[in-house]
Amino acid sequence: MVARASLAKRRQLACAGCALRPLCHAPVPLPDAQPVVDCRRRLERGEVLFEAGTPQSSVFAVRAGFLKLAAPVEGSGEHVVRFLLPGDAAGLEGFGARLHAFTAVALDDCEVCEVPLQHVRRLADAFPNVAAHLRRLLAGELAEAHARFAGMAHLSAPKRLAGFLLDLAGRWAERGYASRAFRLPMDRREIADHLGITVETVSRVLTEFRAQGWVTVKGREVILHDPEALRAYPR
Amino acid sequence: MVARASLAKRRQLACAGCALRPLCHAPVPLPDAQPVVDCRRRLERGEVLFEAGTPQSSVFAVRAGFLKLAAPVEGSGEHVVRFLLPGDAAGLEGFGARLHAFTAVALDDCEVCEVPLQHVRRLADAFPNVAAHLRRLLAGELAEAHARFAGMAHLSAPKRLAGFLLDLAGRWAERGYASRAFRLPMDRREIADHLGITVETVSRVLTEFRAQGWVTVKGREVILHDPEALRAYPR
DNA sequence: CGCCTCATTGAACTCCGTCAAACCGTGTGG
DNA sequence: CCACACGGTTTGACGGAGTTCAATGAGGCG
Repeated sequence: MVARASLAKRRQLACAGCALRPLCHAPVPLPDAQPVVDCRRRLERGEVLFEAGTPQSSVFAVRAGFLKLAAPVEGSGEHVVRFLLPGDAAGLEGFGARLHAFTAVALDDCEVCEVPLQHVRRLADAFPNVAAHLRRLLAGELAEAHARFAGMAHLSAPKRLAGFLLDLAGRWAERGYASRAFRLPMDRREIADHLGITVETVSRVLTEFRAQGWVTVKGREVILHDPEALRAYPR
Repeated sequence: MVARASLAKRRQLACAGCALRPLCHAPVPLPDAQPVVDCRRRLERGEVLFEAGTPQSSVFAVRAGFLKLAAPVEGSGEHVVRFLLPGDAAGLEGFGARLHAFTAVALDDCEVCEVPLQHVRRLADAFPNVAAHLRRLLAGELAEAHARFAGMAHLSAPKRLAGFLLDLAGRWAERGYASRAFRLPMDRREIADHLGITVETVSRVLTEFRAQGWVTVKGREVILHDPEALRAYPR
């Protein structure tokens, strides 16, 4: 009972802050009276939502759970482009080549809203504010991508990891959750592939942070005792 | 005389392949009969077109010359996000926060077309294909940013530099110029800040490539003798 | 010619990747 | 219930690619 209520509340929160909200709340229904969103698509842990290189048929918004957006890297491994939290949109990058540029994989059981591409197109054509919203979303992702890129290229491993934890805490806070203590949805390898370092380095740096008393990390549970120290990490 | 003809031709080429072409060639003029583009804005070497953090008032397309798009990095230095060649668009990333995310600086004397933001907005609202084109541009840049990001994180310095030279050659070829011999519009520091390495490493790797007989590099003049060898560089 | 910036080269150091082993939590089967 | 196996995590030792510091060389411009 408690779990159900909690899940409903989490969804409500997700919709309130959803990146695709303007699409769901278009002033006028679509011509053929179809619902904008085919909701309730559920994914199990490890399930692939869409794969890099395949034709894009929809865009998505995360209602509950977490996903990773990853690009395959020649040779071995992958590059984790970004982690998707509830309210985040995915699949917008496919507007360009009409092919998905990344692969989206569920990190745990989750639920996503699916908006077929022709609906997006029709909504954008009919409502300028929807089109403008999509531009804003894309531009925001672009600016963020380059900001992360800039950091990656010039910052040390501890600084990257500190930034990662703070970023996650911030996104958590945006969604109305405790930003000092949370559970990591991803494993060490995925963190490493996101930051461009190795699992061993992730582990070593975390123990260093722990030794400084800045964080408590046990498995995937994280508590940030001193975010300022992390922010102030030199170099 | 020869110079003038050459300049005119270069502009024609730039317009033919311009990323903002659909805006200039809207089927119907704007209501108030204003020209879409305030062209002929000229920049001297080192001049700033727009600065990160300032409000965005226009988007731009490069007609002639070269610019760099850079993000300031906390501490020291900057991260060069991308180099702009004739035909490239700039300033689209400001759609998000309505602030420029990067700084654009002319690398040499150049000429850009300026499209005021309200014109962009009106064109996008009036013509769905213009809106769709803007989405495609943004999505393309986003996919490219992440692709570069993925490469950066996992590749060695020589591989990065090899990729950089090949990328530049390719973009040169796209514009109808010789792709085997060209002049670098940027200095070593800017290359280094683009690739996330130091100037010294850039220099060392270039001498290594030279020693292998793969390239001739003298100052900013570059000749690629063996692009395949660069492409095949291990790791 | 001299000054300044940019590019190159050299030598010492360091951070991080690689390889390898130990550790831990969880699930499985006896 | 314990033993065992297995994946993910942690820790250690070592080496190498690239940074840092410092000095020299090469153009460009007054």
